[in-house]
Amino acid sequence: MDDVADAVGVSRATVSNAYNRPDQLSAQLREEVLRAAKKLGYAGPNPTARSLAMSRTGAIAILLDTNLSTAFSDPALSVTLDALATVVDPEGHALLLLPGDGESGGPRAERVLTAQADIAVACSLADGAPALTAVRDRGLPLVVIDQPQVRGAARIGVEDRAGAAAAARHLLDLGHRRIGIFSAQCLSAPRGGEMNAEEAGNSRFHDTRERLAGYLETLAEAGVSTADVPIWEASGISVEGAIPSAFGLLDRQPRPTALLCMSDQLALAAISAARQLGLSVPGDLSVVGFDDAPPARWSEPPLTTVRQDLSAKGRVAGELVLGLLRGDKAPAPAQVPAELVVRESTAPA
Amino acid sequence: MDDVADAVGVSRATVSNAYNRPDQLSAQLREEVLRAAKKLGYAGPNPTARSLAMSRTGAIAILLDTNLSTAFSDPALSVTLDALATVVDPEGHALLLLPGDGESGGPRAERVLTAQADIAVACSLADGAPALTAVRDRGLPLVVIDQPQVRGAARIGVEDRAGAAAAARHLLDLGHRRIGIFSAQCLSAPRGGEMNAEEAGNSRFHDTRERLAGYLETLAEAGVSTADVPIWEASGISVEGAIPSAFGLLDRQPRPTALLCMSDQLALAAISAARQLGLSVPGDLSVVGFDDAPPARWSEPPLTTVRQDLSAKGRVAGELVLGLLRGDKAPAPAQVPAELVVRESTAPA
DNA sequence: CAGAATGACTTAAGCGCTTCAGAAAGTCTA
DNA sequence: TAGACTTTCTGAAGCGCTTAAGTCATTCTG
Repeated sequence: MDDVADAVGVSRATVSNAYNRPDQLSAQLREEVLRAAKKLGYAGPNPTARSLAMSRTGAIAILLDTNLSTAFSDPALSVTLDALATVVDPEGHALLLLPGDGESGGPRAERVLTAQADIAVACSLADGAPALTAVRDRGLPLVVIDQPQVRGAARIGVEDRAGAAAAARHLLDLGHRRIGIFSAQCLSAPRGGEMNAEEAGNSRFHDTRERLAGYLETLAEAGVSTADVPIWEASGISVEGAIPSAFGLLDRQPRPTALLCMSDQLALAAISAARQLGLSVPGDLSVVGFDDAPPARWSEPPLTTVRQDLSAKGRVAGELVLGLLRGDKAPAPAQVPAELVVRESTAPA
Repeated sequence: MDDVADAVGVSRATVSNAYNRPDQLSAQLREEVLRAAKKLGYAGPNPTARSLAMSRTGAIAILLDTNLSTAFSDPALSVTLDALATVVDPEGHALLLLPGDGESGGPRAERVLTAQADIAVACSLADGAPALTAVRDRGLPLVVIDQPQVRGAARIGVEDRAGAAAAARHLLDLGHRRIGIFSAQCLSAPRGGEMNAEEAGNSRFHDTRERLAGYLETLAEAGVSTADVPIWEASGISVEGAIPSAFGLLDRQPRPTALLCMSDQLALAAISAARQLGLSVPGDLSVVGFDDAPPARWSEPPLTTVRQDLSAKGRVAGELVLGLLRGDKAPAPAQVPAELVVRESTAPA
């Protein structure tokens, strides 16, 4: 920048203004500066130096609980992040991805401490993930998605419990009584096997706990004892990762006539497993998903699922980010509604 | 940092060393420094300042050609990026996502110029995307994936043409002669309709051109005239986005008996459309995909497709990144092999 | 026991920019 | 035409850190 300034015969401040405050110098001089910059191969202010001077990096740290391929294989997350990115992009913010370390339910604390970002967005991390402590230690503003409230952070979630309850009620209304629950990951190292209600209730993940509670409460009210409800933890979040545990759930005697799945991905895995066992869906087995991510609509059969407005969730998260960055106080925790969408993967018992 | 130094009664350099070079001070003093830091609420060196001083940001800019939700909906990209991230993570690099602007076939140049990153990785951007110019202007090292070679950049690609040829040959061997091509996006604004071979050959995207050439050459050698091969551009890269154009391809009279699809996503869209038209796959229609992304294995029916080792591609890209960052010269362009995997979506004509 | 080697810190020069308080010169206004 | 404004540009103080070179005791060597 000094070289450009010298070449034109002005001060460094003027070159800076040429880039950042065109109104601070004559259009003519600005042209001259830009021309000189081009000739000297100067591509504009160094982003890092500018960040230091302005104490603003232009990046939003996205804290994930898993590795990237697992995270991206969840269409629900993709849609949410896309909506978030779309909101913040016009303000010049990009997303810095911090994948989980595979153990702590979030990125390593050190990664968070050294990440160049103005704010953090936590996407369903495990309770007590060290990454969250690191965010607080740094004094970074925080938005949490699908997680318990964190002091000082803004929060957006989903009506997990009500949505799950609606799914369970739907199956009960169809006359099902032998109902299995296909649960998302509960522990740091998913076992991919059967668990009892207590274990599942102690899941490290907020939405897993909430959805489970919604299912079990509703079933219990209808007289279906929790003890009679098999609960299986998926061995993975992706469809292919979950298929093995879906078999486990379907191998039980007596076989469930219906499955409550904590995500559409799990529902698709269950359908795939059922098909391989020669079961028809919904003829022999009803399946309810959760999320209503895009694949739910064109799957075979189209999925009965609990719809959450993923785009809205992402947009709200984006607005919260912009708000906190502006210095606003975190508003009261918000929730997007969840409602049952009946398609073709469920039928009377 | 100065406050911590003062509190302990040492110089700022010593505090810095406590964090970065533990061997430069006694273990005891280091403890004392860290304790004082904790008491004062100092969470360690400011990442931006550190970056400026070290001229190293610890971030890798990932240049995408589309928005995030579209990008993530492509499992092939997810797998590749995950492999890349896994390689670079131990060295402390995170991924900074720069989504495309929806017009130029890449991120806006300005986003690239202001992004805080040490290196850029371009993922199948359109030819001549302004983002690439911006990378050069900034003098940022560059790795390109599935794109034409760029001077000074490292490149990793796939044997697109050979893979496509193998797919076409497979269909010919099965006796198919009425073969349609379901093409990925060719233009900045995908039209999602029929195109002639010349239009498609002028695609802005390298792998689209290569795959098309592989298909057409092979068909031509077998006496299937290019003029008789319908080519449809997908209206989107995701399954749901592509279904409408799949209908277009299947509505033609005479209907193709087989489809060459430039990605697994497109193949799945074609299968979904076929099913809705009452066609059985592979009974009435054979479908070949490209990529062999995870869903290809558990789709219904499992997909015959061209396998590329996506993880290997990502790993190689990661190694290239680390190499360039180390100051190595870009090695000669590399290609991962592509080979046909025959599953159950193809059958004799 | 002199001189070399080692260990433990400090000094100070950057890293490349932004921005606020002027200064200089030109333009109004009454 | 003097004083008040504008416009246009400059000076210099940061932003918060890293690191090469240097200082000063100590501990080794032979």
